[in-house]
Amino acid sequence: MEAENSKGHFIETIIKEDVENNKNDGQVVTRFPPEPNGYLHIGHAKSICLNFKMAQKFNGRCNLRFDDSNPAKEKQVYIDSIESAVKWLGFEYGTPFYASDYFDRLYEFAVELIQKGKAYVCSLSADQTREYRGTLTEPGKNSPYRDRSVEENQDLFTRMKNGEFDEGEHILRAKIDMSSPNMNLRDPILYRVKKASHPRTGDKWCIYPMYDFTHCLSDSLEGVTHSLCSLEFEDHRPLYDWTLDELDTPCHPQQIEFARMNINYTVLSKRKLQRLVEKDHVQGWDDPRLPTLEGMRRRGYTSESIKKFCDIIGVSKKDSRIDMGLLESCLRDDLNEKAPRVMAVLKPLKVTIINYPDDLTEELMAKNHPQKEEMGTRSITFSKEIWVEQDDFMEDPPKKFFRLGPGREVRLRYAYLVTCTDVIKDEDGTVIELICTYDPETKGGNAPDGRKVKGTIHWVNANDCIDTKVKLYDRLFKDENPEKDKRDLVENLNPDSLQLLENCKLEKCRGELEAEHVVQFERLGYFCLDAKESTKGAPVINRTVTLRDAWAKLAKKNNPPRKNKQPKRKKRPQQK
RNA sequence: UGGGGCGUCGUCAAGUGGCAAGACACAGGGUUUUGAUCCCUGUAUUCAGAGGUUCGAAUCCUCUCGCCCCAGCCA
Repeated sequence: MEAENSKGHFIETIIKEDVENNKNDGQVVTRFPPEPNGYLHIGHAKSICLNFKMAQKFNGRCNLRFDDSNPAKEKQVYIDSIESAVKWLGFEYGTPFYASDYFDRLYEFAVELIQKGKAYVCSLSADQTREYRGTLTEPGKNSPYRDRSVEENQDLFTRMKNGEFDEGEHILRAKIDMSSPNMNLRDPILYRVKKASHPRTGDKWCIYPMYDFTHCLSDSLEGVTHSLCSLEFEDHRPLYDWTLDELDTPCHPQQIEFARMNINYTVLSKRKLQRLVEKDHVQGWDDPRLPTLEGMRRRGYTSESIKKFCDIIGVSKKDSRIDMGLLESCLRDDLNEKAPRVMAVLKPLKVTIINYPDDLTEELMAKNHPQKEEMGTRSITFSKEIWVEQDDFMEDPPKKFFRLGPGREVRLRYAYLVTCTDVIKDEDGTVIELICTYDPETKGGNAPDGRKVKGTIHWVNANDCIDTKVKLYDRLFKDENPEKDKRDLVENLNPDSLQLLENCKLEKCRGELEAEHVVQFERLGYFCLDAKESTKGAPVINRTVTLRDAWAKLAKKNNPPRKNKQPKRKKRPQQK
């Protein structure tokens, strides 16, 4: 599946044309400009990949620049987290840039605007400013302070900088057009007084520039050629251009907008994610159910699979809601290649092989990857008592069930063919143990007489295994679009998004379990250690993603979740 | 009802006047000691709708409809 978008999306087309026409001397410079006010999620990964890949493709560079012009919301922890996420994705950015590094220059630009009569200090209150701005359908009114002299503006702005005024007393605004149909052009605010300590500049400043003023100038100062951002900034482009046109700047980058990513059954907005975290609906920003990069990493997502996903979904201006299945498909694709196979039983059912010698333990050879010889083999032990998966036994199996049932023979992977001869139940009628016989002639799993056995199931040696807890994850929300209507997000939460299994049995593996080292539990899925919850001797394992499961699909088709019709089975079959 | 954007398969997405790519999903089949992987095969007479221009339209023109964004001293 090496489906690199060879044709290229519309942004690539624009950049390519610019390079061919020798615009910007054929140079390409992009930037990824996060505000350090939260953690990155997969939506940011799309922007990161886009910006870095465009730079790579055209032999340019991409800056990581923190858009840190609002000290009220920004923190060093976010800066650290963002840096680590970008590195994890595998992109090189050298030393990060900060909008705050340009505060002095930005101040000079503001003065330049004042001198040219293009900016003024406005002393309306916040409420008044809003009233004067008008509405979507009515034009705004000029501020009574709009015609202050250059000298007065200069004096006031200097005093704003010197901390002589309180927050809200004065703001610096661009003088554009209060009747513009574009709200962004109705004398937008350039600077406000904010007596907050900044994570990087400390208390040096008590006025801070607004996004529209900061962003375009930062781009220009860095020699950015293509400033890629999301669709909601389309309306800001005229202001981006106005600012750069009015000021004497190094260059005039081209802003190009693309659609943000949405994925079904999850949310991709910092605000909403924050709410889930703060209200304890999930266990922190790195909860493996979250689409945050930290959460996904902890869950076992590889950076390669995320990059692949971003590559496959493309870039356009259309609102989209991408199927979570596509993300998972990219993950499985990558993990299938790299994950060593191992056996583990999640919901154990004891099996006693009645004709197997009591004290014998045999060593059997198992492949670490069925298609990749180079990944080698390992030795696993086998004895009279083993664990198998509860789901691999049915007392009254339906037609196409190839697994264990009374009188049925299956292959224990890499071991022997066994036949179920007895079923032991407790007083409630729950099956608690299976008695089987094995065929000693079938060591390794092949029958010398050529008889074919359709089913192969996994198992774990009962007296030589590791007890673990395993966390299974499902989609965070019940609804495909949790943001639909104004309904409360929380009502939409899937109560079964996390399932903790306490009594899992893992094959005693040679390699130690490690965070971010994903292995495949055969027939179950991909799993990795949850370093955050594991303690010495008490591992906790995350299920990264399940395997594709044709049987589950078939079973569901033949026995669809009951509507109103009453089911006529005595017991609920226990498949997933 | 001001302004800005967007409508191509269930979901993404190519396509820019000359036979509607590809991926995921789905359906069928083959291989298989993972019901995994892998491999075949099928799946849009039609591009939001209606008119028009043209030998020829998803592509050009007109109108209509639907969806998203904008009234933070957030980014």
